[in-house]
Amino acid sequence: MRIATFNINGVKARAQTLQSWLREDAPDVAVLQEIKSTDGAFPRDLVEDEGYTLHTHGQKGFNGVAFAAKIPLEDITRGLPGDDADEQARYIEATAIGEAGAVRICGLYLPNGNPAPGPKYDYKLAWMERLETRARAMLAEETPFLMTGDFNVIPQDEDAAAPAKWHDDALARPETRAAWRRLCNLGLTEAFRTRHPGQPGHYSFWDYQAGAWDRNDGIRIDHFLLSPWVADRMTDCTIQTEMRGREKPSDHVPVWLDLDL
DNA sequence: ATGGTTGGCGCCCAA
Repeated sequence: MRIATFNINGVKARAQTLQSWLREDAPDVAVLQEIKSTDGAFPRDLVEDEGYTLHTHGQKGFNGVAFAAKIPLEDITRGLPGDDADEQARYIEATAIGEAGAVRICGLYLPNGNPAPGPKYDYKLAWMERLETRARAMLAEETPFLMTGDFNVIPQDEDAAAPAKWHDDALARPETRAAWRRLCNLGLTEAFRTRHPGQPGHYSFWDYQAGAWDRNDGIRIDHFLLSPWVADRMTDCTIQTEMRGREKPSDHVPVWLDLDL
């Protein structure tokens, strides 16, 4: 089973990119963030014409997450538990059925949190606590699962080309990294860093501004966290860097997880 | 310290 996470930064602006990517790279499940579209306004044809089934959790203008899958997905749920007043569309879950078993896939667009400190940062930290609570629940019931998406977290300095300029940013502040470590320390495996230990220079996001891509001034913020059963079945995790150099790119690139499943 | 760019919306916000 090949799963890819991709923050597309607007489905209307990325329609052709998304369709040709599905056709050529053909993930079994594509986990999408920042569709920036309501469910009704999503151009479904571009996904369905490639043989994919689409499940969206959309919102007008901002946020929005989705699955596009060519294998069966069951029991889709929308929204992160823990705050009934939260109206932001940032979380979706589904169970993917593989040949050797099922895995619960949690697709997420974690809040950016800037400016920090402030109410947006408080929302980010509260959201991370809710995510930890959700992970604890699935571990307790021994549901094999993975969490993937745009975490808006730079886990360590080696995950940024210029780490110092991020130290006061919501993506790398000490409280953010502490919340990230609490999540990992439940017993989850961070797929990319486990497959590529100690290797700097691997990023998944480059700002549109100030020629960040041309200078390779990137950060690694799109991740996979795996429960133990899923981690045992990982065969690879890679970043599709070349996508950032194409015409009209997203500011993020896809990250791929290969499972023997 | 500032400004640089993109997307979606609607005369500015989020990233």
